[in-house]
Amino acid sequence: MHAQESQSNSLNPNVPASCTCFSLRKATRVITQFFDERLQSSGLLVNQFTLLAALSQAGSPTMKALAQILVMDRTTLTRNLKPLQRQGLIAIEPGQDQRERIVTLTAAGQSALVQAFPLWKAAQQQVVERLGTEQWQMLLFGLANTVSLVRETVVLRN
Amino acid sequence: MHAQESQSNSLNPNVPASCTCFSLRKATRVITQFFDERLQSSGLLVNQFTLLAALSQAGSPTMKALAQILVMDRTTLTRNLKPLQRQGLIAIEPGQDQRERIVTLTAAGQSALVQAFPLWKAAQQQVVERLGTEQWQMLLFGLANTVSLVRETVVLRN
DNA sequence: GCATAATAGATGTATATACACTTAACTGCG
DNA sequence: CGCAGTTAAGTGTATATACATCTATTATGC
Repeated sequence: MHAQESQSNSLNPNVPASCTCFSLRKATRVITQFFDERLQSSGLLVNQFTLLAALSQAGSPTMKALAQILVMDRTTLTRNLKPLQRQGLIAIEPGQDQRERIVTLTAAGQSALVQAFPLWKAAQQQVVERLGTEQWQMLLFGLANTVSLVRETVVLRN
Repeated sequence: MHAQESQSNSLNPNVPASCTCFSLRKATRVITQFFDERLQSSGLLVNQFTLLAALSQAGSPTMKALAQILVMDRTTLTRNLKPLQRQGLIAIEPGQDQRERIVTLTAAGQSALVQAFPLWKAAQQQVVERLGTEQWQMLLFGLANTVSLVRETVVLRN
């Protein structure tokens, strides 16, 4: 028998341990639960909070522009905006070009955003502190690089 | 007017740019699309591929044990296994303890896994190469740390 | 001006995610 | 034994994600 210590009875290498995608999905599950819990009293989920924050910065973008800002599929954005629209936190109206839809933060949306902000900030600070500023910066850098490189490599629809 | 260059008309800091959760969700969206595209000819989505790979390593775990391995909510796992069960790639049977369900990879599942593996490996290698081994390792380290720290900090159900 | 192409967005469908709640089965204690 | 409490898993519901396709509107070429 040759030396084959690392040859398990299954696949080599260990997929769940080394897969970049699985690691990302797992971390996203955990951290989303964390932020959602911290934002609970605001009535917003973290994804919804981020949408409102992005809108606050972007002004009144079209669906397409907002999707590009968020690096999110147009159809995903349509569905993600539904709960916010239902709650009256955003408004969606036709633009000059009648094909376009202009998304705007309502007064209620602005208010919800302001209310949720300190909750988000506290959660964010806790994550940064626990990771350490340096490791946190490396993580964000790695994530941003991953997004850039993959987007250069393949043709995504958005 | 005082100097307030960094005071935009919206929130400070820039939430979408700095939010750990948003960065993770965004990177996960992009990389999931990348892996799904590369695995397309196998008929498996990357999440499904990872489930099969985890099963291959774990043997015949209960739902609960598998959920813990994957750091995935039990109910999410139940739903995620449905398509694989429908395709005959896994089997779910009651255990000794009739409350438990034992999940096993079928011959078809093993075959699908073996077929998809080189596709996964090529995609994974491309990501590692593009990021550079060192930065990739830092990323995976940061992700693993994030999972650990958040799980220590809050009580998640799984 | 009109037919065709291109573009913006919505909808159908399927998977992924998780909380609240329910159901079924086991454990322990009297 | 028998019941209370615990545990494993499934279901109801809602959000998140994205591909394929459809609809409506604008742009283009003749």
